Amino acid sequence: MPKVGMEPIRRQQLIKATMEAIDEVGLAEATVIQIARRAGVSAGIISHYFGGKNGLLEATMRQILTDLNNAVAARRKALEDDTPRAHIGAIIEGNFDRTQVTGPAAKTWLAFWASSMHKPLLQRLQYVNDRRLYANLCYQFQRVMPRRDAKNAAHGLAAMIDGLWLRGALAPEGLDAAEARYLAHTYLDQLLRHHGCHQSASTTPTY
Amino acid sequence: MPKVGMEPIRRQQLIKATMEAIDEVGLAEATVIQIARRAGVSAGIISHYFGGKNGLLEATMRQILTDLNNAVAARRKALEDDTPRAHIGAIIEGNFDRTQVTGPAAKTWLAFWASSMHKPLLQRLQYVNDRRLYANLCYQFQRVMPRRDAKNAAHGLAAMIDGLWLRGALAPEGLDAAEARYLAHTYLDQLLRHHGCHQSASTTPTY
DNA sequence: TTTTATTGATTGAACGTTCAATAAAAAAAT
DNA sequence: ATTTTTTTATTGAACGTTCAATCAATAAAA
Repeated sequence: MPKVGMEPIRRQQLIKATMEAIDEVGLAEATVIQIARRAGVSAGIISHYFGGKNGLLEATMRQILTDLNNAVAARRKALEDDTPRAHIGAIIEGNFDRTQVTGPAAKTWLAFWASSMHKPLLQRLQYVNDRRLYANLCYQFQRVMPRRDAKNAAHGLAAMIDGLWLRGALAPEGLDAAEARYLAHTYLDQLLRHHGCHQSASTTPTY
Repeated sequence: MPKVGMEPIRRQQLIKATMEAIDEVGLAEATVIQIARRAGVSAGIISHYFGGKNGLLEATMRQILTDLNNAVAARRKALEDDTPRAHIGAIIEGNFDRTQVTGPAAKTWLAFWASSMHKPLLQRLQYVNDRRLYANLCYQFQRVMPRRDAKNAAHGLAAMIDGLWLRGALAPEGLDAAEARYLAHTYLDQLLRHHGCHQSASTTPTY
C-alpha cells in the first residue's frame, strides 16, 4: 500500500475521520484508536503526520473554520449588487451552508468552541476568526448607520447566528436550516429598517 | 471533624468546587482530585456522596439549571403588570442575572451544554429545561400574535439569548451584561412591534 | 538496494473507584 | 462526670483500566 505522496491524502482522511468521531461519540471519547480505525489506518500514523493527537485536533478545527470562511467568501464574490444588505445576507447564507450545518461539522464546531475556552491555541484560532466576521459585519453596517449602532447590530447578528448554530447542534432533530435563515434574515431586515436602507429582503432567494 | 448532618454541606461544597474547577481548567481536566482539593476534602468522598464523578457532574448541572429557573421565576413573580412584554422581559432579565452570567456558572453552563450532546442523561436535563423556556416564550407571544409567528419569535429570542451567553462565555473579556440585555430587549421590542402590542420597553429598568 | 509509508505491541502516565483503617462525635453505661 | 461503646464521617494508598506516544519491525514502491 505505501506509495509516495500519501501525506495530503492521509491528512484529509484523518481530519474527516476526526469530525465523524466527534459527531458520533463526542470529543471526550474520540480516541486516537477510534479515529484511526474510522480512517482505516493505524493509530501510530496520527503522531507521524500531525505530531500527536493535539496536532490533529488543531488541524481539524482549522479545516472547519476554513470551510466556513470559504462558504461565506464564495457567496460574497457571487453578489451582483454591492449593498450592505446583500453582503450581510451572503454572510448569513454562508454560515448556514448545507455542508456546514448538517453532518459532522456542526457538532464538531460546537465541541471545539467549548473546548477552546481552556486551550489557548484553539482559543486563538476561534478568536481571530470571530474578529474577522465581526469586522466584516461592522464595516457593512457602518455604511448605513452610525458607528455605535453598527457595533450593536454586528454583535446582535453575530449572537443570533451563533445561537441558532448552538441550538441546532443540540436539538435532537438537528438544525432547521430554512427556519434559521428566515430568522436571521428577518432580524437583519429589522436592524436595517431603522436606518433608512430599505433594500428588500427578496434579493436573497428561497427562505 | 466528623459531625452529624454533613451531607448537605459537603454536597454544596463539592458542587461549588466543581464549578470553580470547570471554570478554571475546563471540564476535561477537572479531575476528582482537583475538585476534592478545592473543596478541602479527600477524593473518596465524592463517590460516597454522589456515587461517583458522573453523579457529581449531574448534580452540578441540575444546580445550574435550578439557579437559572429561580432567577427567572423570581423576576416574573415580582411583575406588576401582566403583559407579554413584561413577562418576556423578565425572562430575559433572569437569563442575564449577575450571578448566572459572571463567575464560574457561565463557563460551566457552556461546558455542560457541549457535553450533553453525547451524554443522554445531561441531554435530557437540558432538553426538558429548554422546552420549558420555549413553551413559556411561546405562550406569551401567542397572546399578541398568531401561533406561527409566536413560534418563530420564541425560537428567535431563545437563539438570541443563547448566542449572547455563548459569546460571553468565550470572549476573553467576559460577557458585557448591559449590552446583552440591551440587544435582547431591543430584539424583543422589534418582535412585538409588528403585532400591534406597543407596550413600551421602558417598563424594564436600567439597561 | 534504497527510500518511503505503515504497523501494532509496548510503555508509562493519569484517572476514577474501592475499601480497610482511622478518627471524631454521639450515645450508652458506669 | 467519667468511661465505654456505637455510630458516622473521612481518609488515602492500592488497583485496574484507559489512553497517547513511541519505535523497532515490516512491507511495498522506487
